[in-house]
Amino acid sequence: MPVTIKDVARRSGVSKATVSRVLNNIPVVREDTRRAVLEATRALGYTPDALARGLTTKKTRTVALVVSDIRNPFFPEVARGVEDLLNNYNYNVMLCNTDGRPEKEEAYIRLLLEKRVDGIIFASVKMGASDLSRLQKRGLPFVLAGRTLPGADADVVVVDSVLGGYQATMHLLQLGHTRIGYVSGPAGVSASVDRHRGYEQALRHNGLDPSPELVAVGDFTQEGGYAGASRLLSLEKPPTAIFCANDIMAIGALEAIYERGLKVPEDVAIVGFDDIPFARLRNIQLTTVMYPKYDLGAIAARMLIERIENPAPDRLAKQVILPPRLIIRRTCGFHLGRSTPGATT
Amino acid sequence: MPVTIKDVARRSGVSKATVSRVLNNIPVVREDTRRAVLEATRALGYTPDALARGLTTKKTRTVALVVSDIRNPFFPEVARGVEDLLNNYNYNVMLCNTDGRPEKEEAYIRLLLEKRVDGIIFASVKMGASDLSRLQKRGLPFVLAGRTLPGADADVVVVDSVLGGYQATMHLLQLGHTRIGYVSGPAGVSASVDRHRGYEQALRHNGLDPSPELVAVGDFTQEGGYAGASRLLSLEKPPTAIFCANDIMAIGALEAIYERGLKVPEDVAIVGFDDIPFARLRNIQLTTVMYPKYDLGAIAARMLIERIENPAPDRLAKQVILPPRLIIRRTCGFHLGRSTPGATT
DNA sequence: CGTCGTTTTGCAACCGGTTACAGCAAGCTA
DNA sequence: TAGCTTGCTGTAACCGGTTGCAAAACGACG
Repeated sequence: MPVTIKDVARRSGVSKATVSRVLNNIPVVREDTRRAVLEATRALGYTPDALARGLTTKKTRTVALVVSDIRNPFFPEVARGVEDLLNNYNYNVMLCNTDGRPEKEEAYIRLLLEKRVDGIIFASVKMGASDLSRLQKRGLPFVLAGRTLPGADADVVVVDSVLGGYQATMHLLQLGHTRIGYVSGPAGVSASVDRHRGYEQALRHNGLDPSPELVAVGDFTQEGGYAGASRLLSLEKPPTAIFCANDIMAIGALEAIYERGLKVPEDVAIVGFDDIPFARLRNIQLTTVMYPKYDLGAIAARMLIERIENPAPDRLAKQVILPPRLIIRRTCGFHLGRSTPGATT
Repeated sequence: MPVTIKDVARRSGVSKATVSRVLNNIPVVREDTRRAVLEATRALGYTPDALARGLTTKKTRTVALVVSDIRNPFFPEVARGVEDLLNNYNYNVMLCNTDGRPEKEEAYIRLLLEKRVDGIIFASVKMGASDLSRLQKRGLPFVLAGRTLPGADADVVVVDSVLGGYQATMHLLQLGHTRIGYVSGPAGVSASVDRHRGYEQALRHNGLDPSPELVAVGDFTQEGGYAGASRLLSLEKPPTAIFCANDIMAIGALEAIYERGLKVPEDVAIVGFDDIPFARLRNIQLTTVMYPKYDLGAIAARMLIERIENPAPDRLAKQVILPPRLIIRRTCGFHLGRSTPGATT
């Protein structure tokens, strides 16, 4: 029923091989043969079978994008960046949600291996470096986007989270805050610890001592932000500003603050990280550190394609570090133009 | 280099056929042979090649999800619903962003045809019914999710937008509003015209005459919502409430309202549609009609699988209509407990 | 112990392309 | 005109699985 290359060959009076050559633009075919084949192709409505092709060429022109949950507003932007770039090179994206659960990651990897994807972009990984190195053994190219993995020597693209954390904290310091809290992400995750590091650096550069009681560990979720901020706010001497390791937690933090009848930024200032779409809503106006998510995806995709199409196995891992950019909106209080922050009452 | 079924066969001293049978759980294999094969499989770290398999079975266990733009907060939820369900059946999702551009849709369809996906879920379509029927000719199953297409007899799952529009408008009427505006989506899109219809029905049921000057045509974007609301607000006699055909436009409308120094809901009430994550943010609290997006995706996926695995070509198109549900938050003013809405001053 | 019905297993074709290699025709050179 | 290129095309093997069919192995029965 479906029309195959053989049908095209028959109709145009040539062999399968020639049809194949025409369709792949191998420039040895005589012009009139080429035309005849093309004509037959059109007449028959022939669609080549990528499976069959892939079977011999070992290429599927498909790559997987692994995220924890596409509903996390960080990821759609990344995904779009990935897809747009991939499209330019005629690749496709397979979307994989893992919820950050290692067993789901495992399952997906196995599946992707079976489907013979050409490569994988990990926009989130929970697995250890050792699991990833199994991929390398297999010769399956991959790149890490938005997260590094200690010990894995793989292509990576991230923003400079240390710098971002530094900028955010510095900004708050310049507004006069001296008690600044930090709501972190899960322990061990590079994005979180790096931002923490930047936070501490900024404090130190201003002669302040980072105090452990001012950092609450969160988990990158809204609830985590809420809980973390709550803890900080119920301190004997609560912070006058809070830097959250990502915007979603900042949203949760806002909630915690409002719930206590406090005002943002008058009573407590907030800075987030990522600049997800929420952040710029008129009713939110979250000051945050912008993470170039679309670019992250696009760059990761480009690096992956580079790896795929130029598989020098000994090529060094490439690291791309994107610059973060502080976006000043209203939750930091900058627009109030004061330099002494409000301790309540 | 890569280990194939032949290697497994050799190592376990049986034929390729037997290995294949073991791996596919065809229960004719003697128990000890089975074990031997399994053992060899593990020892060799064999991963079957889905391409090769698909070549003969005609199944890829991959389906495509076509959306206009995954960054539109409506779609990630849908995508997640799709993927979760698909995973249960061991299918994968290929993500396709088309920006609602017909030529991109075309290009993708061609590609998906080549890649031999088992089916397609259109969460947005711009193409006409005729293009889709070409797919049917080809025997490629698909389902429409969240949008119907007049003239296409295809499986469809949508919410009852007429009812949703009715509920939203009715709610505003019950709060005492009599001048209610409507900001529509693009002309011709079922979701938009159906909601409009519900809006008009509600008005009529309350003895009100729908007035054309109270409907502004938008395009489902924030800017469109802004523009539409702006137009309505600058009417000689502006509405005291506005129903927006989706939440994103409602966000835009809020902007327009604030910009004029007006208050929501005191001066003008707003109701949206979809209940995207934005809507429930503490600082927004948009009253809206909830669209069960996750379910939409999951149901669409289930229908598609049904089609795929049971390809009775004469089976009637199935229509699933999900019930909308009004979610009352604050932008409608319900919490104010008044029954006479505020015309300004 | 031969026969026969059941399992089990292997053979070989096939899925639909790609590609190394060989063959043939025409054009050039000597 | 013989001998070489050069240009174009066909043959056939191969990619790595699945599957219809036939053969082998097995156990039971008479």
